[in-house]
Amino acid sequence: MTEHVNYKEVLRSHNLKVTEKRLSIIEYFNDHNRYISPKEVYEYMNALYPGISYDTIYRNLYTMYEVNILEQSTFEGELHYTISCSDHHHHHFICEKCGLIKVVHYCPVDTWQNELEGVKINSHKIELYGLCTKCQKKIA
Amino acid sequence: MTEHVNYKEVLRSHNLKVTEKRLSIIEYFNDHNRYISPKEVYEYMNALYPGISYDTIYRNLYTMYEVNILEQSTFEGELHYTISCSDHHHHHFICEKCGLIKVVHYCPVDTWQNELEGVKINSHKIELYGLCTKCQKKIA
DNA sequence: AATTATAACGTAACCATTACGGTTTGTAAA
DNA sequence: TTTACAAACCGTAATGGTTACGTTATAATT
Repeated sequence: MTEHVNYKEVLRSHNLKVTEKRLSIIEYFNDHNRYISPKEVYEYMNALYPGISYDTIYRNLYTMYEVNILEQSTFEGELHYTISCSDHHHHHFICEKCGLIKVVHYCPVDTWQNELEGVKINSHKIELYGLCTKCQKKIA
Repeated sequence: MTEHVNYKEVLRSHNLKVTEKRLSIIEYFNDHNRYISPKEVYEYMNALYPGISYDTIYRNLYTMYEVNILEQSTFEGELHYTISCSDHHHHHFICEKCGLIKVVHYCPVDTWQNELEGVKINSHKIELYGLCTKCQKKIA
């Protein structure tokens, strides 16, 4: 879905340096279509670059969120990130069992704007939770 | 909107004791139609009952969330609570300036369920952010 | 009034996140 | 290719929201 994004160009275009570590983080997210915690990213990166600082992880995750390489979500009080597919407005279904993400396109923000006469909606947050096809079968 | 809820009965029906402190917390939420942080609740309560423990605040907020007296939401990594109006399915518009809450009733979860063939949606989280009528005027 | 289970207190621990001074490294210009 | 500099990174500690726990107090029940 996002294979053709030139992340090096995206970084450069925001005056961010292209570092091995950043590319490793991006690669990790690209291989995992789900929301991932900073801790899990740290563990992966610390295996590749022993002694890497938490600061590096947190800073890079946030930086890449700012330039739209990653998407951010809060789950049980913790920040989680996933690779961004930002060419169109969308929301996420998240499997509660395996974390798999599916994109949904329908978005009724206009309907809500009509319902809320007078106020001005600037942004919104929508997330759907449940079980993906595979995880439903596992339980049965 | 929630004036006629008998909170004492709700507490008793869940084998929770009716304490002055709990009633004070409920009263505070009833007077403020917006999401409030534990810290702000603590400051209010510490003025009424000097020396009150943070533990008491956090435990009571969560307990009252469990029995549906309060609703919970995460804002910038922090938990916030508001009084619950739980007699019907709804979502919230939240004013980014003053925190005012407005309820919206439209919810297209069926549409999303149709879009996501195979998966099973169990729950969802929807929040709208923007400016209420008053706050729009203040800026102009 | 006595009993018992729940609530609250005081305090410290926990854990995700952020901050900071010193060092290294990517990048672009000389 | 070397140099210069801003950015990135490291090591470590601080911050701040939240939770835990043993003891004491209090609401509800008998």
